[in-house]
Amino acid sequence: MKQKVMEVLQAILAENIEDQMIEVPVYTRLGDYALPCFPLAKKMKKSPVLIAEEIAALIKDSSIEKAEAVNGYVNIFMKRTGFTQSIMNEILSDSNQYGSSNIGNGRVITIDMSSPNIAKPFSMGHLRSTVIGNSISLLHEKSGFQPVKINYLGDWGTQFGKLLVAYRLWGNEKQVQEKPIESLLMLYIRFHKEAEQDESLNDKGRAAFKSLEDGDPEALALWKWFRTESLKEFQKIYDLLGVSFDSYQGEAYYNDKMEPIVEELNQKNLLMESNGALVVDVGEHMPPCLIKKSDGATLYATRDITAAIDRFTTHQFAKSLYVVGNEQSLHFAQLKIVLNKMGYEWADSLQHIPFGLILKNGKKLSTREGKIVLLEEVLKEAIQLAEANIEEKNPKLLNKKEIAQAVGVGAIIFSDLKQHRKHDIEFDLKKMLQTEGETGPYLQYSYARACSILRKAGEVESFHVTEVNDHEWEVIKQLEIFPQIVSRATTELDPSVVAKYAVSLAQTFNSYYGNVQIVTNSNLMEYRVSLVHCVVIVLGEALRLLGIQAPEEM
RNA sequence: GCGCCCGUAGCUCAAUUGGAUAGAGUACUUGACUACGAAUCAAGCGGUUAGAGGUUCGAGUCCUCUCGGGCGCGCCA
Repeated sequence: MKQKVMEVLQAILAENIEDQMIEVPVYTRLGDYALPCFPLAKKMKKSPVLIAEEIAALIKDSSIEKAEAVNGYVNIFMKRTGFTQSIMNEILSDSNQYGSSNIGNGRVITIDMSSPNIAKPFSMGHLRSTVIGNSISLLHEKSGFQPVKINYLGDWGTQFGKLLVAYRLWGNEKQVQEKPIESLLMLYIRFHKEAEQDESLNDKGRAAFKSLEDGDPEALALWKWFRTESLKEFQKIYDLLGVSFDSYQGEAYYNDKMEPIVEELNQKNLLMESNGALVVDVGEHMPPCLIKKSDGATLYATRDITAAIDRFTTHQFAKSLYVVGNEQSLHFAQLKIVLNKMGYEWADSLQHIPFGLILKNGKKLSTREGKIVLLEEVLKEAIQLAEANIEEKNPKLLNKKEIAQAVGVGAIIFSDLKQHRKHDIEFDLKKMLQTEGETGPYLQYSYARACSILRKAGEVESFHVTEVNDHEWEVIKQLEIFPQIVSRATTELDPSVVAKYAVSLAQTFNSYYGNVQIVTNSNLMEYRVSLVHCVVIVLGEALRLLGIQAPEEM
């Protein structure tokens, strides 16, 4: 539709009309599209008001109802019936392929996401990485890319040395067997508390990790046990969230692959000794990147460099995304520089997708200090609340449990995805559990209500658009921009674009629903029911792209 | 101290990337279930966009400074 407007204006102005030059007016009564004439004023040496009047007078096209000049804007009103008919035809025939494209052309895009730490509970921060990464993956898939979701488990590093020390000092086999994550977490917290008094504990932790890295069988056995138990717990959460991975290759996977990379760094003359450690200089503006500690053990960066090279070798990715919190920006900047210095041109296709932290009372949550919010608890509570709501509002519903889960989990996922990716979020359980207003359940409810109409109305053979009222027109305009929304969310790597869109689509639909009788005796019924069908398709697809289920009843 | 991010209605957030009268949700007040699901709809209340200067036809958005907050800054990940 916008394309059409651009063509018409192009013919009149004999000038290239770019997409950005045309906008949608703030108020719908001002028209469907607008051309601000201020930028043209200089070139044409006339006042914008005059230019607007001249252009408006020249607009005559079978697809345009009228054009008005107001305060230097040309406001354009489209002829509704024709566009409505063709947009609806397109959506109904494309169905869930509406908005899909093949921009990606099968190119691989790896997404480093979720990446929880073994032996620690799944935190709210990891939730962000998981749901943002999942949505970005779905968006890329819709645009023809081939996403590879990698769960880069935090299953290696000095923390495990510390945990080994703590387990040997205060651990209890039974406790770990019964409540693995909880008891390991207690050990971890206790370690950090006691290390404040006794500095030597930290050294012991480092030594224990070194022995783990060197293959000490007893340490290795303990580590394996911790890992297996933790993964079982994580899997429960991934099942609830409906997220799966193509790879679980965590940090430990690279344990025996780092030495050749360190050697490569050495051969390329990038390694320097600094206070007994091996580092790569990454320029004046940043601290050096640590490759090996003074005791010879490896670090986070060592593993990430190795992992990046390994991922490129196996996937030949066009892009490699890291969905990791804001606070690690420096690390990824260093990672890119080091890979660049090593001569890997593809280093430029690495991209850190930072997201805001989850704060409590304005402060970062820290596992070490035991300040942590457990995702599992939050999900449980959300599902219970959904159950209670169903019991109250729709007690006859079949598979209540299943749907309560979809609704409860949907609320949590949506409350996360609706916010701009980079913003910090103040943790507020009450807000996350909301079911009214701009929430997941609101979207699901809108969807279910639309589905309900389709059930009642039965199959519609065909429809012919004869008139389009204001409410319908608003819905149509929303439906029409969906493909642009998908492409914007994909290029900006920001699911919140889709989330906000879903809300405004649901709002315009609900307003339509509340003001217009859809199932009627009149000859408008086929058309109106078909419009609802279009809403079901697009809203359902938007929810799917967010990783949220859309039950037909709730 | 240095670097990055942020400051919009009581609260949580938008604002088509520099465009018209800064919009939603929530909370509060009011109206609507014998039309299709009231987890809804309709309406009211709520603003010096932290502050000061600058750039220009035009600034919440760009630049500078001040104030306030967050995160990061070598042997954690």
